Amino acid sequence: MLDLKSMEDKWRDYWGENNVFKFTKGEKNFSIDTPPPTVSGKMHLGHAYSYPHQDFIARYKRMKGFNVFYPWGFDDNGLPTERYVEKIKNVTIDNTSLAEYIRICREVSKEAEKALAKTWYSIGLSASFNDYIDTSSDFSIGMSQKLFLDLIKMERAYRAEAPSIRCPTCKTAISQIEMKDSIVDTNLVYINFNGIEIATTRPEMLGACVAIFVNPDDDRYKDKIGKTIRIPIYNNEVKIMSDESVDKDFGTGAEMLCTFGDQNDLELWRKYNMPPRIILKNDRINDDEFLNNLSIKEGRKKIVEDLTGKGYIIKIERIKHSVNTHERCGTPVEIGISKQWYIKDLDIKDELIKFGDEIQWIPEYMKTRYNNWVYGLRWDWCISRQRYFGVPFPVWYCNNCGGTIFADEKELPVDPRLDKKKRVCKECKSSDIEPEKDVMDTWATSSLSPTLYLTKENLMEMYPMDVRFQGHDIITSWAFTTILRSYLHYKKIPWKKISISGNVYDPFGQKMSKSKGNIIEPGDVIDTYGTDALRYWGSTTMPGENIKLREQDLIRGKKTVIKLYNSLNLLKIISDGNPRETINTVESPVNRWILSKMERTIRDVTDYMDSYEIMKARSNLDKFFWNNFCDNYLEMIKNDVEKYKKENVSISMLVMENIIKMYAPIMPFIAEELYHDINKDAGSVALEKYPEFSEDYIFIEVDDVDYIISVIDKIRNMKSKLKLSMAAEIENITIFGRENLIKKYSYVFENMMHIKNIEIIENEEIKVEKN
RNA sequence: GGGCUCGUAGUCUAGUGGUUAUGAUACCGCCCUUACAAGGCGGUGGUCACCGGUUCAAAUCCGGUCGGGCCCA
Repeated sequence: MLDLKSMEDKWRDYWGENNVFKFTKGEKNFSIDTPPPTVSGKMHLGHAYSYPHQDFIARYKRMKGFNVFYPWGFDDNGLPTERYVEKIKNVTIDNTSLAEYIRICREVSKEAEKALAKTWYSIGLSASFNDYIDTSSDFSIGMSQKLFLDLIKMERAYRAEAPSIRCPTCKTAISQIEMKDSIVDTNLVYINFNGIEIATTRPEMLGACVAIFVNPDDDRYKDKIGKTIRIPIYNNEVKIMSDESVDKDFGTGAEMLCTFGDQNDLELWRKYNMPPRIILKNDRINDDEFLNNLSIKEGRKKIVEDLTGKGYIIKIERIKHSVNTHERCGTPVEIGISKQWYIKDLDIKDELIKFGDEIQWIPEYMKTRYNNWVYGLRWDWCISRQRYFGVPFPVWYCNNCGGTIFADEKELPVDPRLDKKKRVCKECKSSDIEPEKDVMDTWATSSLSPTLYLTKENLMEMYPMDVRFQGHDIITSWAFTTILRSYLHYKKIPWKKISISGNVYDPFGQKMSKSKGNIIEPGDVIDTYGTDALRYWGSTTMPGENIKLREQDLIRGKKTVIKLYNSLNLLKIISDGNPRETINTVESPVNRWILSKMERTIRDVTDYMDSYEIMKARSNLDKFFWNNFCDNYLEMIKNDVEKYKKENVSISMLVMENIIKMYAPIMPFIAEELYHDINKDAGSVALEKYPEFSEDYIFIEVDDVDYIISVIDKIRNMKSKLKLSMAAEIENITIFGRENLIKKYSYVFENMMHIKNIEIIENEEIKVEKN
């Protein structure tokens, strides 16, 4: 009996101990830009679904003679790590020094990585786990800082005091990438503006109002455009202006432009070159008149009370409203003016689209999402974050002349916040120097993954990489930023292909989440069905498609593992100790048939693997193995071994071995087990040659034997209807069909179906009758 | 509101113009004296979401409607 657990453990150890997947650069190379998972989470079913996709290709390419560079990495910097560390170590930046805080973050990451690497290794990934990179290592920080300085030199990175998106909860600037829409219930407040009624969801911003906007086609307000009006309570005067972007049907059709209530405000503010009136500073409302150091919520309450008291409120309506929130914490974002670092990208949209076109997207339609994103960009990429654990900017500022001092490349990596070296301003020689306290956006480093992976192993001549695998949810972040950085630094695409995978849902199509309590752990799946079955399930979907956790696919996967094991068992019984030999001339029509079927399968499976259509490759292979090989071929030869004994033994084993090899990329554990069973002294099947299609084994008898199999199906059908065992003896039957063919091959099914006498009557349609 | 995507037996799924629509799973029936009952054989089960168009011919192409999912406003 096959013990899946110990079998899998054996080969996991074997691959590790023998360093089977070690990469050495050669003639034909293939490189994979692996997505580095974050250390703040566990491996969930989504990972267990999508990571094998890379591995199918990695293992396949290796067997096709490529030297496969399949690096591994962890993303351990940024806000997610801070959150994770604060939770499990009970530290915050307020009760810990910065140096200590960073030290703890690093320590926790290091520990988590070790455990995580084991989990990821356990699903059979053939990546370089011995030597992974992490995005907060000195190496990654140094590279990220160096490439940042390169952007400075090419005037692509700049620091500016400008409106930026800010999360009041996380107290940091964020980028457009990190925003997420959500629908919230909110009050729409109708205010009488001394002659014009406006509706707003942000009444607390009243003091920041710099204009009133209406739609130019709105007849209600046409005569008011250009006039000035007095703001309630504050009493300053603003102009009534018009713009097509104003929705006539929302509220009263008149809105106030505040600096800054939302992104539309910002756009109008920019378009009409308006002055700022800033009352939101450091996430508090402060207008120096009515609202003093209040939170946004408090400010909203207070101003509505004040307005009500003075009779300015017309009505308050409860509405559902879409707001931009920070994806990490769900807090509605604010727009404020502050000094941030940016990477300039709005001027190169066309180039980025062109780069997208040069990359092969799998599936093709995912490129549209990238294109939509690029066309929809409205902000340069803000890369500074007012956080602590991340890549520091290698930058200082001179308090005397206001100049900016950049680190020398030789001193990278450097953390200006902790750096003790005395520095002087290059311009004014002042030693009154202050470090930049911000760190970089996580994507500023992960966008460099091809560079990080390749540079670490001194392989930059392999740029661009062959393929990136990633989820569709991060096309606008990871894929986009990687293409952007690749364009800016190298003017080369980062990879030739990008393969996008979908999400995993529970068996009812619901997203798995803690709150729904429908999370299924990969470990549980592995315990019940085995790792090969888990991977098999991962191979049942087309590229890019979402997948539900389907027990039936796991069952089918496990059955396939056991069926493979048992079919080899039967071959051993059939061979009865006779050795495999090289067969030069194949005589048995049945053997000629299975070889022809095998060659066609090799051809189709190879084609599908080459185009990343794993599902089709696997289902072709399944059909060949289950239907052609087990149900028909083995049934035919097992009752009639002697006639072509030598041939039967050798050909059946040859076909079996090729089946094992073709399953090896998808179900590597059972493949390894069976391959070693056949070839005692062999190395890993993962390094063997993938079966090659050959015309020599395509014989003309294929159709003949296919015809005989349909005759066999009819006989089975008849036996089934007569409630007879397939092994039951039958004295006399009459077969209607093609007489010459049936006569020629009757020996094939006489023994198989246990029939004594056959009468054949020429007929178009196949029919079988028992006499 | 815009974009992308999906809608095929109870469930999941193949199928981009051509016999009777693929397969899995579930269910029912039959079959263990020699690989595998986690097996074999057979069977029940489908207005291919809906409406219209193109065509000799549509699950497939086109237009629209409805419903799900994702992304972006």
